[in-house]
Amino acid sequence: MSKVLTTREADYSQWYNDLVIKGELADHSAVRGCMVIKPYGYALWENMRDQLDKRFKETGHVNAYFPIFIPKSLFEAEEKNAEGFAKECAIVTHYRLKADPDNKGKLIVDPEAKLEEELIVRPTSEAIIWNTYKGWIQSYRDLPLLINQWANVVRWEMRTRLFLRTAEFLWQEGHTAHATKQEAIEETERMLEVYAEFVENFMAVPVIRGVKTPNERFAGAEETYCIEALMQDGKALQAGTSHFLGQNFAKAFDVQFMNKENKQEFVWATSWGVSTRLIGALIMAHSDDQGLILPPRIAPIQVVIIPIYKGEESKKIIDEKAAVIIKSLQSSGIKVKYDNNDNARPGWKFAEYELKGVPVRIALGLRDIENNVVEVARRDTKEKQTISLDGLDEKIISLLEDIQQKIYNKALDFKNANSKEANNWEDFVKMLDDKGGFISAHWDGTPESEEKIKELTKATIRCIPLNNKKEEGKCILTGNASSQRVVFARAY
RNA sequence: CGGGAUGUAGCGUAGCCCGGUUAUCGCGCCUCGUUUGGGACGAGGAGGUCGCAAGUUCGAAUCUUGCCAUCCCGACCA
Repeated sequence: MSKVLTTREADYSQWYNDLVIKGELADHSAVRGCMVIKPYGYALWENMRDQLDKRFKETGHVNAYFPIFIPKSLFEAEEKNAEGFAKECAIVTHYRLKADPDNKGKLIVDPEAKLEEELIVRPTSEAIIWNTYKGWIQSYRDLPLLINQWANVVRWEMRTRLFLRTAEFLWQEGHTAHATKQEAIEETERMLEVYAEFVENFMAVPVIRGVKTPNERFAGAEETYCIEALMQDGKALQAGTSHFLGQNFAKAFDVQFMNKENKQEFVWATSWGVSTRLIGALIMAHSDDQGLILPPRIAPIQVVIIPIYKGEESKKIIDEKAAVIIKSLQSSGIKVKYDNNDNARPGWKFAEYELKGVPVRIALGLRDIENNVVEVARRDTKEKQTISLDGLDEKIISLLEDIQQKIYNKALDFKNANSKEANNWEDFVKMLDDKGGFISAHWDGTPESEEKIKELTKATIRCIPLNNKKEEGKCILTGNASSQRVVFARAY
């Protein structure tokens, strides 16, 4: 039998695409650069979304929804932001089609229906939201304003990739307004930590927390905080960002409030977001050649039960026994699926659920029922064991926990093994070409050398880690003095 | 958007260079039977705008042009 997936040595991209498509997460769509998220993939997204949403609410945020269309005049109000996104915007210019007089059955854009002002399909919502906030904020009593939106955005990227960079993607974007700079910075840092904890504890992907260099900053931000994850091919992936926007948007949209001293002040802003790109991170961080490996805490199906029977009669007995087990597992809060589809044989189902990354598989046959046991297999290590049905729920719960931990530890070991320090240019280049990974090196702090390094090696500064230790050294490129190391990597 | 490659049934493909009857094969799908502890077997069957459009030709999956999509390399990308 041939391998289900191509090996990553042969073609990492193909391996990744196979995981997405054969793992039933998403498909290419007929629309350029867009994807269709399939039910299984969407269920995964919903689980991630629910966990994040819960944390947003715990930190005082509420959800709202703003328009998908942004009038051009609003969009261009914050100059840097507009400039940064201008090259990748989809634009609505007309509002009507009409029958093509020269081509029966076809439609053309009605030239009569040209919009007075073009509408930009949001690539991000700062503009429309800050324009709205202007009407909501008058006094310090209206602050802080802590709002999140779950939405889709469109960025017309040159080159797209399932989940990682699609033309349209799903995300959440938090937009907050504060009375003081300090408070806004605290919010920015708080939300970065919310992301970091979610990605590490639920997605089992270890990250580096840091800030971007000015070059890599969000357009319109004073400071961009980020979490960076490492994929199995040694490339880095930006998994989430949290921006301190200063008063840039408040000034651009004239959002002022009256402080306690009866003085008008501009508010301080933050924005932060994570997207369906996280699913790409999940896939590339954990999966193997047999398919996806999903962490139990966010897996749409945590346990799949596969009956093994001969003939209708034994099927019935097993169905009944399974029903009891399922009810019990469900009452313990476990997401369980029973696949007694008669069309597929057990071996096929085993492979299928491995491809989909279901953490635990239980096989249940007549001989198990006789012995009051089940066969339990875990996806991460592929180990199988026969365990007693007595106290099954507790055993499964602790098994799921163990899988969650093991997956994380494995990814952490990988990240640690592939995080190195380079002290000269030769080593630096060699490390990048060899295994990639996070490379910690000195940089003189100038945009010029950052750019040059990127040009020469394709590596970018992923971040300056938070709480970075100060260390005297010499820039890897120029040899100029440097006060700290920064993290380089080739990235998606 | 530049360079390269690709597009044939749900998936993977042969055929294309050198145009010619009814488009090849495997998997999957449907029916019946035997099966069921790691992707079952037999027999029969269904399924195709050959990516789309135009052109050349008596005749186009095959040649030409344009467009669309996908992949790779660039450029681009908070």
